[in-house]
Amino acid sequence: MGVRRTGAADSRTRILDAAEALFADRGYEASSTARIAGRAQVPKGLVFHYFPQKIDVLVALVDERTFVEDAPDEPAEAVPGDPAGTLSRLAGRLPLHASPAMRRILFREADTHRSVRDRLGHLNSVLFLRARRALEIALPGARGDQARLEAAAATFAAVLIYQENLAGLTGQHLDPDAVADLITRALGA
Amino acid sequence: MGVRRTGAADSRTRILDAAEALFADRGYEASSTARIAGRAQVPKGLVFHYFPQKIDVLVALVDERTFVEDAPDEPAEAVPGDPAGTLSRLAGRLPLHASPAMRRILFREADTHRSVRDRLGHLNSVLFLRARRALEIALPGARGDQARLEAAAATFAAVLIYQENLAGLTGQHLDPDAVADLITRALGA
Amino acid sequence: MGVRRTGAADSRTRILDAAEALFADRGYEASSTARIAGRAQVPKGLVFHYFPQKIDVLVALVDERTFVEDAPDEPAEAVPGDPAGTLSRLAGRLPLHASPAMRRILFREADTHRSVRDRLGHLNSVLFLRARRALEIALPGARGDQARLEAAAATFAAVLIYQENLAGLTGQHLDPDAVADLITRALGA
Amino acid sequence: MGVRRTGAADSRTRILDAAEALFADRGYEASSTARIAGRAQVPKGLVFHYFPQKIDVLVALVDERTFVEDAPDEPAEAVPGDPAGTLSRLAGRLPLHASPAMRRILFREADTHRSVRDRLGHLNSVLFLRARRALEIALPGARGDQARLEAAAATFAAVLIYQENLAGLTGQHLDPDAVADLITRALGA
DNA sequence: GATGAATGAGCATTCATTCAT
DNA sequence: AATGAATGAATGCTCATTCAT
Repeated sequence: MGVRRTGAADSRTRILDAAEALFADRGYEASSTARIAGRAQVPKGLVFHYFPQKIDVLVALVDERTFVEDAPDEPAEAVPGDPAGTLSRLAGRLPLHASPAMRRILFREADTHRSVRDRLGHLNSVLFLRARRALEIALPGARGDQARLEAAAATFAAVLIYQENLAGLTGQHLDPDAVADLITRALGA
Repeated sequence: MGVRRTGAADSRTRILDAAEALFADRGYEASSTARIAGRAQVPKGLVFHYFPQKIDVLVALVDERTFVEDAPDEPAEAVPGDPAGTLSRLAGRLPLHASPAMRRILFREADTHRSVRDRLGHLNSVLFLRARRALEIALPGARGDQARLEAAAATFAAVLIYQENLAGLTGQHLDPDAVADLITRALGA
Repeated sequence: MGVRRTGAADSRTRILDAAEALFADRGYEASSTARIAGRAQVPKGLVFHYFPQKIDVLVALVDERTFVEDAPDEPAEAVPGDPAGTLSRLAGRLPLHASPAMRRILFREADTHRSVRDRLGHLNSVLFLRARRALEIALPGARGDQARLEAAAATFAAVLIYQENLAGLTGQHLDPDAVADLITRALGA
Repeated sequence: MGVRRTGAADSRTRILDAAEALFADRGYEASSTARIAGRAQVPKGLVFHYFPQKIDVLVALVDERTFVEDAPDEPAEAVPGDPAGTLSRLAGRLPLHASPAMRRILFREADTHRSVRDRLGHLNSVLFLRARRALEIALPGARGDQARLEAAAATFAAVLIYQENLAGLTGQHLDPDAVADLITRALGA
């Protein structure tokens, strides 16, 4: 309510910080509310003062700590005649604002918690629409049919979304720029 | 392991069946051993007779119910001069033998359980190697450089691995044949 | 205690209203102070401003919302020569002023909270004394011995006290007038 | 499953014993499962092994430790021409088999727990039917109308049921024999 | 191999109560 | 008088695991 001292976040913030770290590290189910409270250095009861149910902590994290930018009509990265650069810039500036920890949570909990899955689905659709629009602008000649362009956009969106997860799980590093190059060639002159 | 009565799977099998369904449905952490035993219609103690620790059930599932074929030197699907068909056939005959439930488990538990992650990593590397080898055979002229071919193989492997997950999570359906077409064009004549 | 706005009961009253409803519905133990505050639409802390301990809410309800009239020497309902009418009028004008909810509370909490039990005991003794005195007046000839008259008074008092409880618990409806008739005959000419 | 040592009741019995004492003493809500386990000298978890929910302990107590005899067509206590003795014998041989503790529980928890209320309601109806039948036999001349006989039976049943409760709550002792005498006179010669 | 009682740590959640503002 | 964050003990219940039979 008033000025906040530097370094002394309020209790609610500390709870969310702790939960974010723990959920990312070991998963939602394996992170007890007692442990969250302990890491946040607040009494156990306070967690439930702010979040009546444990799931509300996860929901709050997704709501407050992930943000998906809407797809604009004219994506800034789109440059006519430069599809490779366009995709590369899109990769460099993902319309998802979330810490690495939140990104792990988004993937790990998506298939059991609807609110998380919804956020991830939204991200995918925004990414897909943006990639498609950017490609349309970058390739004014509309070379290739629309279906091909959609497949290209969907593939690129999927690569952007899963690349981090893939690297973490399998060690395989998939370079978005290399994929951008492939897609440009596939659609290209 | 001995004669088996028709229609009545033995206890160990029933336990694994139950665990497979539950782990896929709600995750490993959220599936209690008591619930596994209940669904398997065996007494609680019997689960621990076969699997001394709960984690051993998951390990057994991954060991016994997922199988990744080794990448052969000459993949059957590879046909010189037909890269699109080659990739399409690879997509149709994934070297992963596992039920849909086991595939969900593979993804869901990968980032917290090493044995699962290892299996998934192995699948990725097999897929990658196989796609690369198949493309080498399909494109004898070695058009394009090696790096591009590797990116293509890695992209295609990633698409095959994540496509099901992506559809389940976001509703986005990514057609492997369309991606095969893109890649063919990217590498192609 | 000061001027009161029309239609907007003050906080203390609202707290007692809420507690009365909840205690009657689910019992004292099962009604949390938080729930009382919620139903009363007051902040949790305010309950403890007015009632330092939870039990004080119950005590205040019993003190302020139940009232047992003292037994007069000449009960208004007593008419010489008309014992049946006398008892019937006594039944119709119970010397207990309390809402149905408060009556439930009186019974439900009597055996664990002394203050409630005392109030109920007082009610019983007032009823007994009044019924006895009324019968003495109604039956001037002092027919039957004193012991019989006391048993009659005690029985009638018990019937009046428990009749509502009995109906709620067992569905059995015991008509006080019918009991008055029985007693009149038992004592009577 | 085998012979039971004297004085060493099995765990389930000890849990029920402890719960019976605690519920009677302080009520169901105020008796925690931990306290029940402590008094029974069993680990907390074992309570839930036998009774999945706390309420199941109460239900088991009511099921297993109260028994209401069915009303026979020819109640043993009924003797033609001796209504007072008939009622007196009925009072002396209540068709309810339950410890004093169980009787307190029956009353205290009846208005919040259906299974308890049902048992109490059943007891009342059995008592009423039995008293009515016994009076019909005891008073062969059918003196007085049927309505009066029903009121007498209902009153006597209520007195039997509430007498103990009344004594505990108010200190008022209502002698069933005295009530039997009143009723006999009311119906009588 | 099969069984189910036993165990106690741990879980999410609720609670009455306090207190600074 | 009013407020809601804070507190930590306690609650009902679940858990993986053990073990005697």
